[in-house]
Amino acid sequence: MVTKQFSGSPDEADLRRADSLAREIFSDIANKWSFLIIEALGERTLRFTELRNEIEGISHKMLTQNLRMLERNGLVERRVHPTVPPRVEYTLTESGQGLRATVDGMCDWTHRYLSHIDAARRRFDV
Amino acid sequence: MVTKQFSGSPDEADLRRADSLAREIFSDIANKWSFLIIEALGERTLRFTELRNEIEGISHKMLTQNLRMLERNGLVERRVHPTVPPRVEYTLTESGQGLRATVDGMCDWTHRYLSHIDAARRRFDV
DNA sequence: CAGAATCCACTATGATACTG
DNA sequence: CAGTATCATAGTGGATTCTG
Repeated sequence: MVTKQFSGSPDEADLRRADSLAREIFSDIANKWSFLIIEALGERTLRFTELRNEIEGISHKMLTQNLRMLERNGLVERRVHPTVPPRVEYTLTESGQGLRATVDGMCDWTHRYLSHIDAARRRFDV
Repeated sequence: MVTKQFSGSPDEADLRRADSLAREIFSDIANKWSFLIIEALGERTLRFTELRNEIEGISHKMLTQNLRMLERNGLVERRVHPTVPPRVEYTLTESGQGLRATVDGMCDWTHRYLSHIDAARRRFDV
């Protein structure tokens, strides 16, 4: 469990708070779009529309929502250039970069086990 | 992007198929419950009810659904003992173990940046 | 005990239109 | 261009009941 590492120690109340926060973060971030956004950003800075083009299938709305959420959690920095038309750039922060390692890991895993998974599916889908 | 590593190579059709499969897998597995199940299983074998107790807040239905999905993708092995009452055990397969490394990474990340994220949230939630 | 099936509330998502 | 708002709807997920 995500939260296990916090159990059974001195300050019960604090730890419960940390627990539920960890869980909340986990719920927020462990989703498809977040991961794809983090992957897409990588080490680059991208504008809203560039990001939208980069991530196949994401809707305007989902991109906005997930970017807000990532910004709120401090994984993404949003820089607004007060020009007309507006120019908004998104970049991964340090913590965002930290998570990127994990997401990269998952991408590698996906490609490593692709045929393996494909076979498992065929077996399952009688 | 998850799929980028497959683009621009010889056999277009095959690669597109691999692409969409990778994307499908990503969508299936990059979700909160999958991750929590993989974490909970770790190196242990657990029964349905044990798993349910282990993962706080998961409903009977979600656990069943996600276990089926993980089984279908070959990450989890389901062993049924033909007894009364039935005894069903779940274990991570090799590929499941492979993904566990990633999930562990995310757990570590969560705990490492916990206070960082908490601060970012406070700043954001004016 | 494990799980399938049902019902139902609620949420997520896409499409569309509007604003600075 | 980026973002907000609104609406319709498909889908999620919980509670409950039933079965082998």
